Amino acid sequence: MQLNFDKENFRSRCSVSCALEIIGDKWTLLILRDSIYRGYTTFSQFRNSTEKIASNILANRLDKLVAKGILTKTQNEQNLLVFDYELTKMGKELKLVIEAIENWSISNIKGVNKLKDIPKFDKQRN
Amino acid sequence: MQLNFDKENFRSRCSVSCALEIIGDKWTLLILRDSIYRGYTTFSQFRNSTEKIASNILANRLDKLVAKGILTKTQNEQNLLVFDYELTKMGKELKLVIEAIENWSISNIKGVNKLKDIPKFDKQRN
DNA sequence: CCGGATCCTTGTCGATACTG
DNA sequence: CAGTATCGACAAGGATCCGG
Repeated sequence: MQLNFDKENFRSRCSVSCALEIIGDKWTLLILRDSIYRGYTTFSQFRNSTEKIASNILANRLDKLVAKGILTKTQNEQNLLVFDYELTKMGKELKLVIEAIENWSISNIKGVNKLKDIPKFDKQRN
Repeated sequence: MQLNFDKENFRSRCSVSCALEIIGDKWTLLILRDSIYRGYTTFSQFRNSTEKIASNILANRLDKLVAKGILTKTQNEQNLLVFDYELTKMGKELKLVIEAIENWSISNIKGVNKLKDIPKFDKQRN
C-alpha cells in the first residue's frame, strides 16, 4: 500500500512537508517509537508509556495512523477487549527516521538515554 | 557546542523524545529544510517559502533555533537591515534526519517532489 | 480491567494589521 | 526588512466517566 499525493490534499508537494503532515506532530513519532522499539501494541501500553500521553490524544493519533496505513488495528484473539495496533510495511520503514533522530540526539544532547537501553516495557505495567 | 539534558528540563530522558522537543513541531523541520537544502538565510526567504509560514510563528521558531544552538544570527554586512540565520554544526547534522524523512516519503507517498528537484529560490522572490 | 468518549480549561496556532 | 500586537479559532492536556 502507498499513499497518494492527489488524494491527501497536503499543503505542498514537497516530500518532507507531506511526510511531516503525517508523522510530524508532537506525539506520533513517540507512539511509533513505542511500536517499533518496544513492541507495544495495545492502547494501555501506549498510554502508560514514558511521556504519559492523554488518552483522547492517543486515540486520535492511533486512528490517524490506522487511516494512513501506518498501523493496522485488529482484535486480540486471547482477550477480545483488547485491540492490537501493529506496524505495516510503511510503518516499519519509519524506523530509519527514528534512528536518524536518535543519532542526532545522542551526538548533540549530553545525557540522553539510548533506545536500546530502555526496557521493552515500563516497570509499572503488566 | 552541545546541549545538556540537565539544563533543558525535557519531559523524559529518551533520546528521541528530547530531540523532538527541539525539532519535532510542525514548522521547525521545514525551516531547517529551507536552510539546509535551499540555502535560505533571511527572514523573508523563510517567510516566502512554499508552505507560507506566518511571520510571528517564524520569528518564534528562529528564536528557539538560535537559543538551542542550531542556527546563528548575524547582521548582514551588505544590508544592515537584514539578519542571516546560518546553520551550526548541530544544525548541519540534521540533514540526515531530513534525508531519512524524505526517503520514507518518496517510498511511500506517490507523487511528491524530491528536494533536489526544487529550485533553490522560489520564483516570486528576489 | 480495557478502550475509549466527554467535559472543560489552558495553550498554541495562524491570519492580519501594524511598527521601527 | 524584520519583526510585534492582537485576536479568534482550534488543539492540547487533564480529569473523569462509561459501556463492554
